[in-house]
Amino acid sequence: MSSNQNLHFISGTHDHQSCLDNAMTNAEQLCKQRGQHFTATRRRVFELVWQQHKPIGAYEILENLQKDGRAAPPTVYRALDFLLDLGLVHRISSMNAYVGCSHPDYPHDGQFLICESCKSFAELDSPLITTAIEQSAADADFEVHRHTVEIMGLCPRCRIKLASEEQ
Amino acid sequence: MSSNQNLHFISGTHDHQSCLDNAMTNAEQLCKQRGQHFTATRRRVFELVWQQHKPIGAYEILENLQKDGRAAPPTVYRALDFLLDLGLVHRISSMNAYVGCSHPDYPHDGQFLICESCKSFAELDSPLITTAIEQSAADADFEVHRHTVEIMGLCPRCRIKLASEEQ
DNA sequence: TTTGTTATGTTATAATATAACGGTCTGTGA
DNA sequence: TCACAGACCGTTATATTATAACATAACAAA
Repeated sequence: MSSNQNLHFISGTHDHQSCLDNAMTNAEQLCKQRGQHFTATRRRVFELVWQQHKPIGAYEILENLQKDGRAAPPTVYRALDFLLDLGLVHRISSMNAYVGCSHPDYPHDGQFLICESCKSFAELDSPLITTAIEQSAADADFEVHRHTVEIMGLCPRCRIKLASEEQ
Repeated sequence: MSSNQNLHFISGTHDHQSCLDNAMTNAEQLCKQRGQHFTATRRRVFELVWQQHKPIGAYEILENLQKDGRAAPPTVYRALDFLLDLGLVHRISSMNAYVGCSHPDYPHDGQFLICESCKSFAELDSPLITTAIEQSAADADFEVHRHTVEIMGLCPRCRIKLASEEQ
């Protein structure tokens, strides 16, 4: 549970290398389980998405790929589609950007806290929110297939920083 | 409460002309209150957004405007920005599309049920969801500025229709 | 009338995403 | 062995969504 670095905003002591390694190992296992190929391109895109704890745009991924050689938009979008299908990344549609999924082990909808100041994010998987959504939908006689929740605001770190600048 | 046609999915008896008239009157009043001008272009865009109970894309609005004369993308986006600022329309970011707001009287976040079959939508303003979001954010020490909730699935009408086709 | 402000017109372009087609590689069954 | 099927990727072109930048119009206030 708390071993997963991405469920909350990262702290000063965050060891990103092991965070990334961990995500990579998970991804490999998941692909194997599903009989899917975690090819070099897919691995590289996955790595780029995880490189920062911030949403990254498809064309920013592309620029990075191009440092290693030729690449065109379809390369990126194909890899992203693959990763999205497996639940290894999520799309933040209000930003046209992509983030690594912190718990791809089981299917779930995306719920995100996104800091408007530093752009970092945290993924939630809140039963409270899911239940509230299901309840509200049921009241309207609506059958839910999936949902996305994008919550914009200030992360703990930026709250403190901005509060201290107020003076 | 129930006078507002858009809080739930529309029924067979829905009188769209009066629904539209109603929305238009509200919009005029809101603009007047805020000292803003409800110009011809803005009025026309607002009307187009309300014309169907479905999200409409900016370029679809544009095509309609062009039937009346020349128009270019900025015309549409400016009008949309104006209406978004006043809370008269909302943006469904997962669809790059726009919908009329059913209760623009006070500021609120967007919560939507969207039918994947017929594309109709209903706006929620569920305290249950809002509370769940605030609670979850508080747990993460996150300061919420705004949120968007987009719930995809089947509306009551399509549920029935699709269920009867199953046989 | 001049000026300031708000709104709109116009052109070009940025940013995001997909279609369509062809080539390469690899494993599999004849 | 071979050929062929399928998955993956390269490449080019283009679709779709959105904005920048600058010019003009409309109108009210000084």
